[in-house]
Amino acid sequence: MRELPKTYDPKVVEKKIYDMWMAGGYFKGVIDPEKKPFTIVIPPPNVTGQLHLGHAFDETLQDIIIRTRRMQGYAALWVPGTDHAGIATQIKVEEQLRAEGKTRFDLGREAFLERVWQWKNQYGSRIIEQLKTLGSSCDWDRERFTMDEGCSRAVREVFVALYEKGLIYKGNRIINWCPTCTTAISDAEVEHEEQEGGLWHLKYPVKDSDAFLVVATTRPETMLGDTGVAVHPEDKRYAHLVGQSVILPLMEREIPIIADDYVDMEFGTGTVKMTPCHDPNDFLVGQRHGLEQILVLDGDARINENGGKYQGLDRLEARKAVLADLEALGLLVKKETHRRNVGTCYRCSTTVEPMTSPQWFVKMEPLAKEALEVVEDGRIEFIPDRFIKIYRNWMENTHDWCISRQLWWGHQIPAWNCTVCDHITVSRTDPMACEQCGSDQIVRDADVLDTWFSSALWPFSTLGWPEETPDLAYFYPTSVLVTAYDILFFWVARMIVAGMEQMGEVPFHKVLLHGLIRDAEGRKMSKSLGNGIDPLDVIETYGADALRFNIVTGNSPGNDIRYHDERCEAMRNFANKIWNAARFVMMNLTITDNSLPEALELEDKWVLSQFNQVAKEVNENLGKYELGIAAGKIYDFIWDTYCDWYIELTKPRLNGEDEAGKIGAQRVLLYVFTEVLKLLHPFMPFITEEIWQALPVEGEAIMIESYPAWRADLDFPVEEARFEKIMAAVRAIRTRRSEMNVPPSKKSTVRIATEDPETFEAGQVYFGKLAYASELTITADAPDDLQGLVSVVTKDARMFLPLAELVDLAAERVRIDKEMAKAQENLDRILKKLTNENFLAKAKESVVTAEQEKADKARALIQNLEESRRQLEE
RNA sequence: GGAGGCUUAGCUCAGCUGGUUAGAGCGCUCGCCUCACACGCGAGAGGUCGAUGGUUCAAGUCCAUUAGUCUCCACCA
Repeated sequence: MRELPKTYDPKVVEKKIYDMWMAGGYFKGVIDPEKKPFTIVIPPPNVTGQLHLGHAFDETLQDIIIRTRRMQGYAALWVPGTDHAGIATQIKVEEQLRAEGKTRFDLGREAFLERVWQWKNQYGSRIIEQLKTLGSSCDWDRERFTMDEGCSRAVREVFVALYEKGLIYKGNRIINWCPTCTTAISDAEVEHEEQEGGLWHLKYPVKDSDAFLVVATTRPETMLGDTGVAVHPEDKRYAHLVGQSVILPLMEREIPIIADDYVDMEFGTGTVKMTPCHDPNDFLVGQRHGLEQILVLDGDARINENGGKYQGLDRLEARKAVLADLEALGLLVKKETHRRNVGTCYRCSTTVEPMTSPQWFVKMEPLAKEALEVVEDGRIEFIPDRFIKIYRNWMENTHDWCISRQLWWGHQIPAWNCTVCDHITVSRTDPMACEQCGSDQIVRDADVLDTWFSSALWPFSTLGWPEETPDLAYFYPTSVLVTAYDILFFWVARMIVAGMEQMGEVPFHKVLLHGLIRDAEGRKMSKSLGNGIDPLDVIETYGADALRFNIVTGNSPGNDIRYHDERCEAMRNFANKIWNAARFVMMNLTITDNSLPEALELEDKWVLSQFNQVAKEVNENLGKYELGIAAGKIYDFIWDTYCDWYIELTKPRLNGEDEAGKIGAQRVLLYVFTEVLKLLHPFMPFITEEIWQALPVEGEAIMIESYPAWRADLDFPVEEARFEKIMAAVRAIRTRRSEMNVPPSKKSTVRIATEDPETFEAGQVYFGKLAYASELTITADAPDDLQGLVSVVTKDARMFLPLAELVDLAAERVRIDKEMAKAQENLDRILKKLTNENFLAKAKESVVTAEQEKADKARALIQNLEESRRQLEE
């Protein structure tokens, strides 16, 4: 047994304990036909990433779950890994190159990719090492990367399979273009942001007429690509013009006036310029009316060769130039200020430009149907279930998913274009020739896939798919996916889609969606605000256990939490409390095992029974993923029940002369302590393991002990109730003394009058320690003469302390009257229920019985108070 | 425009399928260095659970309306 220092120091412990776990191989997921599997795959953090509180939240929840299941006897597997994070990583390396005065084009694709891999190998393990500081019990031997060989094979297989089924296609469609990242991004990757902008009214002259049509636009530069003007079919103002054309100013292009009910007659002038290449709605209208498509922007959002003299201008410069020219021509009617939502790139916040571009898409509609079904029918359960609605809403309105990215870092699309016949060959193995014309003049598509495409396969690609591996057979489908609600669409939805399509099975049975961590003011943590909190600093200051416990308590699924340092401090204090309980237990220990004694005292049965109840409830809460509630119950048990009461209760025995009593107290003390440490272990793995290692108990590590569960032989409801009587008496005496400002150093005799002397005699020894009694007398009746005595009353006892010199009788009367009034009020409320026939008829029997018991208790208290009041008057 | 969350003690939040006198942490007041712990111990003050209406024997908990607030989706140029 080791001597423990007075204060718990997580810094010296955590690293050591983690290494011990690793050396023990306890994190390893082992296929065991005798056991049920329990699998979690980690939401792979970006390789470019640094640990932030969001990760800490996510990992903590997963670690609590997986540690619990492991202890409950499941074959637990937590698969870790990282995500190649296409754009984010490529940007990092490009920044590095820029510092050297180079661009990726200077290097060329191959050399550039080599640089990225180099970068990945150098920094990619950083986030993994940081995850370990939290105590994450991942099976690190199974660590995966979305671009490793296996995952890449999975990606290719899925791409080809979907292509063969016609669910992936290439098309020239309107997409969101980020001019900074110079790539297409999906709808989900566009964030909308309300901005103040202009609404310009432009005059378009009607051909062969003096008339004009006035159109309104927020992006005047796009007029260079206008190929029509639309009005509403029922708009009488313009009906006569439909079929005619206008001359597009500046470009001097004749474009048709068309009628389409997309146009809102009420808005603006009721006429809309049509730019099919640069507006999604115009694109659709254009398709309906066969409008010409003219792309006027290039990849850097500069006007291209179709923009005439404006070629080369940036989109905003072009706007100025176009407006100036129109004004000079007298064609600019007015400018209004206008608030509108602008789409921005979620990676770099640049305003995205809608434009037509040849890209690859996944047809979502046929896939979304089944993916929605499995959530609707409960094959996949969302926790909390309100996210089903959000999910449904998205699934029912999903657009085709643009999956190609004009990047280099990522999974290159396995498609080859034939320069002879234009056929596209998509293949699982690199083709030598065009599958249609046989020409060897084929060029591989330069684009890579959206990072989320590979993430979508994560639950099965990490288990070995497309190979039929034993892991896949045993551990798939996974049990629960834990992630923040903000990637419900990006990731969760697409995993469900991919799982159903490829595996014909759900990728996970449950999805635990948690909130975001905000700062103390409720703001999102971000680099620009500078309000980010580094979990590594927190761990350094308070310890990983404190951080974990802070995150998990006082929070319910799906809700955001604000991070407060003070809460971490409170949890650090809790860790220290446990630490000192351990010190107490150990310094009193002469035994070397934690088996229970044969003879149990009243308070032993009380604490065992209390623990039993907590163990039961904690298991239930954990089963329902109510981690915060479970944590709270353990906290309360340890602090209140075990430390504040039970430890104090054992002191007389431990310091007494009776050898059997001493040993008995030690055994129960140690037993309950080790059990509750196990219960707590998933939440606070480090300190519980450190203490376990110091305790003289069997078992090489607490993390592989079995999780406590309810035991019929430790259920002592009768003794619990009896002991509560003693506790109530002790509390009453303390309160009374406190009210009278009696210092703890001033002891007094206590005489107890009770109808249940047996119980109080069993608890006799504790009044000295807990109620500052110098001597205790237990009788059936109250003393005849109350002269010089202060009375304290509970429903089960009246207690008399010779402290009368400290109070005056008048104040005493007032106090008792007040207590009596309160008790009477309480009784009245209960009786109101019990005399209500409807209540008696309709309420559950257990509820009625409980009310009756309450009434009895209230009556007993009042009776005792009355007795004291009467005696006071004598 | 559509959907959802939140509104409970001074602050930050729990409160599961409706049923004790609504809880915790921090803060506050009073008394304690009591032989595990002052990162502590004991005692206490503090809430008409946003508002209104309803269902029910019973509502912080369910339903409707409403206010404030946050978020997501859509995007009328």
